[in-house]
Amino acid sequence: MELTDRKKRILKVVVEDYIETAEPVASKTIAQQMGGGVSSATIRNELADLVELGYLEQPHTSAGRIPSPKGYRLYVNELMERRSLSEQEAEDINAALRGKMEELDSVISRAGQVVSSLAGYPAYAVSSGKKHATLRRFELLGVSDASFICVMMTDASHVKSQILKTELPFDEDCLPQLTNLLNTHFTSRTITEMNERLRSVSEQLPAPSFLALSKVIALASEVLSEAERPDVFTTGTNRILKMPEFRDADRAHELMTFMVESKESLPVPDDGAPMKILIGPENVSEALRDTSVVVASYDIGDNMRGLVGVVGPTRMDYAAVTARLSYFAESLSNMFGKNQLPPAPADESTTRKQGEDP
Amino acid sequence: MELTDRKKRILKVVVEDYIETAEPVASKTIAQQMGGGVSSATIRNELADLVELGYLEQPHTSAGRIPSPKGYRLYVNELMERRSLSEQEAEDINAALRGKMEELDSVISRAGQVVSSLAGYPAYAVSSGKKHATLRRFELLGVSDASFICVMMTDASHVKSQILKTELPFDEDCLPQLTNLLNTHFTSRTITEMNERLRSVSEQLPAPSFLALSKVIALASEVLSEAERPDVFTTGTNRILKMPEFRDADRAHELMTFMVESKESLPVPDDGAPMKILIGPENVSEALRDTSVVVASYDIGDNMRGLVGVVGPTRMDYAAVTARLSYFAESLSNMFGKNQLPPAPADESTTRKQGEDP
DNA sequence: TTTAGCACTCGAAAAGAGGGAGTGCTAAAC
DNA sequence: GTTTAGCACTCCCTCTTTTCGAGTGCTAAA
Repeated sequence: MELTDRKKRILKVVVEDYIETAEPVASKTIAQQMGGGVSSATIRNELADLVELGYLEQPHTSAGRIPSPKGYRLYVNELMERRSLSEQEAEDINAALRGKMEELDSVISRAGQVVSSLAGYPAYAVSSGKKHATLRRFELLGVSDASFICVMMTDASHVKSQILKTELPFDEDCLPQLTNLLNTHFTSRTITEMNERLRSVSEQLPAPSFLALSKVIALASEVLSEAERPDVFTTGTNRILKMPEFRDADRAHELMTFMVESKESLPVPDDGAPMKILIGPENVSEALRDTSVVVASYDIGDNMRGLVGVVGPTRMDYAAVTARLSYFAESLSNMFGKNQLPPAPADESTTRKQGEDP
Repeated sequence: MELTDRKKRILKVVVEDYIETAEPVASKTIAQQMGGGVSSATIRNELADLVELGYLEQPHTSAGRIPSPKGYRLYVNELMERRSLSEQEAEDINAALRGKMEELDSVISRAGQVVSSLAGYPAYAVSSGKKHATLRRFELLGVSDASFICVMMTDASHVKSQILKTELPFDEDCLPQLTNLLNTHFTSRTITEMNERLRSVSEQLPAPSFLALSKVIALASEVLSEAERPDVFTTGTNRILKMPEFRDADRAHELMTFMVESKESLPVPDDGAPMKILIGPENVSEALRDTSVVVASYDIGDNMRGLVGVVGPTRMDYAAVTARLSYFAESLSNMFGKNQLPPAPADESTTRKQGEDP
């Protein structure tokens, strides 16, 4: 059954007032907010209906109403006014993005920080991890006769280099040879394939070269598994303590520990969707049952996606958070996905379409 | 004035009991703990003296006694029994150290994590930062005609590599030339010196080469300033909420925010000292006035030192924390300072001397 | 269908009432 | 002189009671 227009307007007022005050909303307050057209008694009748229908809840008989998860859902889907960012907000985001942003890891963790301070809630950031990462290029550079720098580039254009030491000193011309061998026979291979090849060449190489080679392959498999494993960063968990619903140390501790330690089970948006909102019990993780999560994904090039999410109380300011988050994700996508150039401090239009939800 | 032996024994009991229970300690409890030789009334007389002398405090008349900062100080300096680690504890530390530990950053942040879980308190870890870092070696590797990998090694044997793109395509043989130029004229130089040299060669190079070169120098100055800036990682801040003295959300928030945001002002040990203990008001930072900090430094080779510290309530278990922390710092020093080899899973002696204090 | 009126509910905060752990002091014992 | 038993006293904690008021639900009139 569709709600009447007036019921929706009342629901909207309740949600927005509760978002602001974190206190149950009284019928009188609603009547005022709605501009005096109706009396509080009328509102009370409507409120009773809304409770009946499951959109609102009443902490106890003589208290005002608070939105239920179902109420928030309706609000987010239909009632919420999709906000545009103020120039100030957009400028803040751009400023935050102008910082140094070359290294993938630092991009991702910074994204979390930015979003957290943008939203005023704790946030997390995930790099989706490349599916079947392989190496595109090797380079070995001698440092001494028993150590060398190994540089590798993954097919996600991620470069990793490290000094390797070996127990058996090697010849001077051994490294170019090895580099060549690596680039012809070990590129575009999975870890197992690389290990097979390593075994198959073991006979044909002098011991020092073979030792060096196996060190390289060991590092390679580490680099690849690292590239495949998504990284998760959490930030702003201290903000949890500023939410009235988490003034209780035990609850705060539970949520905080969950965010820091059980990073894997933080929500991600559905494939293809740019944004997802999960309200209270819609979260699968027990620890998030009393919170809402807004998560957006962005393009970081090379077919990879990054992810930033905000964790807040169910009464979080959805309009503001979604607006900022989607603008942020969009800016990041522009920065990384389309052109690979560093951030052009775009001073263009500050209004944007907002993200979606199921 | 020196305390009598009995006063010291009483003080020791008070401190240790309070560390354990976080409750004011009663004269009766003390009498029991001391083995029945004296009555509680005698203890009460002694307690009154100790309060007078400033070693103990009384939250209110008719409450037990708690140690004052001065009391803790005496305890730490004279009374505390320097603990040896149990085999289990030493084994736990070794196990934690066996993990992957090649990259400096990951060593440092892991050190913080390990220490935090070792102590049960939040912890921080700092890399001291090299004083006047310079670059020891450059290498440029072509990827396409407008992008190349730049590898550089600092004099702290830290390798950094990144893909650079340039707007002007360059010749094939340009990169080896540039590499050569860099290695002959730009190594062992400060940032300003490098920039001077850059200007002085600007005339003699074709535009594409010069553009590429300036990108390299720009990256170099970033790498160097990064190497000079100490990194600070904080972990385990969620443990703050488990301390009874920080059940109050506001206080917990204050401390947590301080640890996460004002990293610079976290205490460091005096030059040369392996360890430092700061009790309550001995901390300069206001936010740490009600906490104690135990901080140890360790050798990470190349004349650099790392730092790990633990932040806990003033009644923290100093004996346990200092024992673990100093064992940990010593193990790390062995691992990195003396030999540069990766962790040999040492199954040797599990007892060690403990660290020092002013 | 809306509204005014009013009794009723319930929680939060304030006030009150023991209870008890622990002290400080005094006077006796060692 | 030091130690100890004895005892009154203090002050916090917990539990209960009271009060207060915001807010509701219901009824009857507009």
